[in-house]
Amino acid sequence: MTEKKVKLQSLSGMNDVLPKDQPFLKKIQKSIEGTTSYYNFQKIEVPVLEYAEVFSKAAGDTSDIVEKEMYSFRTKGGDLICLRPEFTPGVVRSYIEHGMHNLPQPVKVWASGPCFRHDRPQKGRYRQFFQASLEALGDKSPSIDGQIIQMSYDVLKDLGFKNISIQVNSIGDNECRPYFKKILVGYFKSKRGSLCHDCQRRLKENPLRILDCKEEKCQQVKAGAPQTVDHLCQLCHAHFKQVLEFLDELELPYVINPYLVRGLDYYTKTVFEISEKSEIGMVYGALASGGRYDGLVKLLGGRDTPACGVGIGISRIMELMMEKEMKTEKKPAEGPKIFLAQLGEMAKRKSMKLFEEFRDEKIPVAESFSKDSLRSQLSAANKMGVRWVLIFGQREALEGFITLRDMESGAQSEITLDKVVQEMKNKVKS
RNA sequence: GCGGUCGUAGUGUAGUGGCCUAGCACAGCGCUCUGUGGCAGCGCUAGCGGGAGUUCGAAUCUCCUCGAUCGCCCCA
Repeated sequence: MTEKKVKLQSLSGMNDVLPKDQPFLKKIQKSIEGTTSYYNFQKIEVPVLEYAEVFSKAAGDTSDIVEKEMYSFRTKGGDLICLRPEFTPGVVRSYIEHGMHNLPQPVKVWASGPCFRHDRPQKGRYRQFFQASLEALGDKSPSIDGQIIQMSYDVLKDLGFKNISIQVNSIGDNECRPYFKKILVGYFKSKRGSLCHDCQRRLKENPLRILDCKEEKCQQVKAGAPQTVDHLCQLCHAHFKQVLEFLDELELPYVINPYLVRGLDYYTKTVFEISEKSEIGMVYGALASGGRYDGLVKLLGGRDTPACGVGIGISRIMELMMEKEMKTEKKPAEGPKIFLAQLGEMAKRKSMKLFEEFRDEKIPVAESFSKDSLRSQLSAANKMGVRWVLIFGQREALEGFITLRDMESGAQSEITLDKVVQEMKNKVKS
């Protein structure tokens, strides 16, 4: 029989986060946890799976999103369900389902975990990726917009990013946006011939998107285009002005980007994107982006509830940190400083017991019980960068002591067995 | 979903139709050295992404497929 060797591989666009990369992930999570806890955002867990409707309703039928880019499939029972492509609609669903409008408003929550999009994978765009999402529901005040931008900025600053750029814009609401769209479409129609092929199509499907087309010829056309900020209704205008005043007060390095828009309809008023510029001024993809979604709660069947949030792209941040070789926790601080080496059956049994005694004292100790030769154990200890090796063999076991080897100097000494834990405790401290 | 480029042990690579039973380096494991690490020597493990085809002969050419990457669409 010939055995067919099937090579297993991960699904397209799905990555492992290997042990060596965990410190990055951990650092990012810690930063987010610290920030959210300081600002009193509470953790919420929402399911990875939801009815597809939760997301498709939110996204609307404006784009390819539903049919092309959601990870959706049918259950055995025939329900159309979907792996979450982002957190916001799930959080909103939860807010509605649990009657959180009865809680003191605003409800400030944050969630974190894997999300899924059925895109063609690209750098910084994978089918499974980690995101954190901060949401403030039931708050119409511009101060919350400012606070959320501040928090996003804080997280990135904590992580060591130095050239953070914040772009903000306001895209109005149901009052003024339809009106603005008309003006915009009117303008672009008059210049139709100068638009790229895609934008001629966008003119019908999603005219706001023409504003961030990268084509040279569209750039020129849009330079003369009407800007959202000039066509906001009174309320939106006042709101945006106040948001900017907060940002000024907070001394955040923001710029207004009149071309910044969102693809989905539920967004209202403030939108922002935060990215990191490289030394040569190149901008990496957005590391965090968000804005107001005053219409979403109602859209999903709840009361009319203003809300604002941000999605923080953990995977992207991680990738960039690794690319820039940014610092994580110092390595030596992580690993144990003591290695327990054993020789012979009896000593091995006893050293497993000793290992537990160290554990009781919460002193980290490395071991390699599966190796027998002292040589390979010392070699292992060396690779781990451990300073102290406790050698426990036949001789030691019989006479009730243990040999301590200082890997830096090579000096060895003997410690009686009942004093080992205490003595090592002192060594590790110093 | 569309287009370009790419795919050799864990990693980095050599190899451009027969000198390939696929070479090298690093890593891993082991031995020299059954109670002493870092050095050295020796050895072992492990690979042409997968499948079809062309050919006397394929890592090398063709097609399909899977994956990666870059760009487009879309972007929550």
